[in-house]
Amino acid sequence: MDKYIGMSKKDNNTEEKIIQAAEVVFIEKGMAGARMQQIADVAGINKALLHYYYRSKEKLFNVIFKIAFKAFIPNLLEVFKGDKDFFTKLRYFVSKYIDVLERNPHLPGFVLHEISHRPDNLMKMVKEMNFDVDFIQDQIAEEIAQGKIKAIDPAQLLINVISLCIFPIVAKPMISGVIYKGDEKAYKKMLKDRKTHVADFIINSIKP
Amino acid sequence: MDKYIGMSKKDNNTEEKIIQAAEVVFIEKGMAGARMQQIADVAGINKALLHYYYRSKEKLFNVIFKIAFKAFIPNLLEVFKGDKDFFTKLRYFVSKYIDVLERNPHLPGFVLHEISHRPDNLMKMVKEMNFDVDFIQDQIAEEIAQGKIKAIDPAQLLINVISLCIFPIVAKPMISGVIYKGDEKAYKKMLKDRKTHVADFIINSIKP
DNA sequence: ATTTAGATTAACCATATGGTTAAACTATAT
DNA sequence: ATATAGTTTAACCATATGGTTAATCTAAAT
Repeated sequence: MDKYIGMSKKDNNTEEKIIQAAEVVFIEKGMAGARMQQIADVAGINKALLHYYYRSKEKLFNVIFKIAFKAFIPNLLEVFKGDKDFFTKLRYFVSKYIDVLERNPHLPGFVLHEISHRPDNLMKMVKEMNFDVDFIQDQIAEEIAQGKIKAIDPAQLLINVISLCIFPIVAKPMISGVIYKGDEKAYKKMLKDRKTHVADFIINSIKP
Repeated sequence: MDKYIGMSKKDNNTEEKIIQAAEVVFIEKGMAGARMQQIADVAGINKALLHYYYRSKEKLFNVIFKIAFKAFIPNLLEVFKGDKDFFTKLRYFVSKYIDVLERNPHLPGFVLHEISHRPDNLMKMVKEMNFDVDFIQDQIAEEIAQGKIKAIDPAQLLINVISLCIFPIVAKPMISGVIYKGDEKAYKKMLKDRKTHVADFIINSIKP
């Protein structure tokens, strides 16, 4: 096991442990509901050590938020830059994105909740990571121009796609409780089916 | 101005003021982020008076949550019990529901966040108010049987409808920021258009 | 072996926060 | 006028919470 200079003591991945613990706690409880003590407990360290690495709760939160936000708008969108058929890319995206969210069910709720709570602060952060979804809208416009899909506002279509992917995850307890009367299995099956259903539903709507 | 027996002092609608203040604060900040002091301030009363009417933060929260939840799943769903054409009812529902949410933009985020934070406690509460969306799914199944709409899992269709209505509200800062680059006007226009767009999009997808 | 510099902890600190209490207030009934 | 019963408040209280400090520990460098 090689060590770097200036590295000491038994545990050389404390930062990593803190990040992982903070991810779990923040994403589940949100900024307001999270407790530094609990993060320390989950990380298996002293509370003061949190402040040694990340000076304040807010600083630590910002680190976690960035990580969460990147996972929330994944590289997956890049598939639309490929030269495959648009419907094929759509099917791929929907399936993979629901897959990602299914494995991080608290992620979208966390990001949406926090971003709507401190829009200014967080939108600034978002802008720093400069995301771009314009190229997708351009591509939709191009598809329409070529008569490959019906006329539709590209922004609306984009919003529809992400709504149909994300909402069923954000509203899991709601859907699971009200529609499926608490039957978790039924909810899970619905999500699985959804990986193809959503793309079918969209394509049905926009094919010429 | 008539008074009831056992009613006293200048202000006879303190409870009302508390509820309104609590609604504003809880729905904007969530249970964890809300402060009893702020609720008292917004209501223009002493903090102790909150505890006089509602013994604890949790009790007060439960009252507000019920109100919020009822507004979140509005009577609007009743329109599907009418004998109008299914597509007509769908158009009406989508338009009116987006309208309601537009005027209470923090409502869906609040309900979803809290319900996913304490699923057991809150689902119990939800069950007490026993909601029923089965009749809508039955109706969808019936429409399919009559060949009036394409074959589709009724639950999936129902989830699609509410996803397309609610998500754009929950994700307002997200959409406004990332898709519309902070242009509030553009976001508002999108929402307005959406009142017809969503129904069109759905009907396009499911018409035979 | 000693020094050094970063890592870790126990013990604190100041403040925020939910909640309580006892006194004061107000309108109504007598 | 006085009593009564609900209403309202200022002053507290106990605890939780984010954050700090000073001492201790550890591994590497000398």
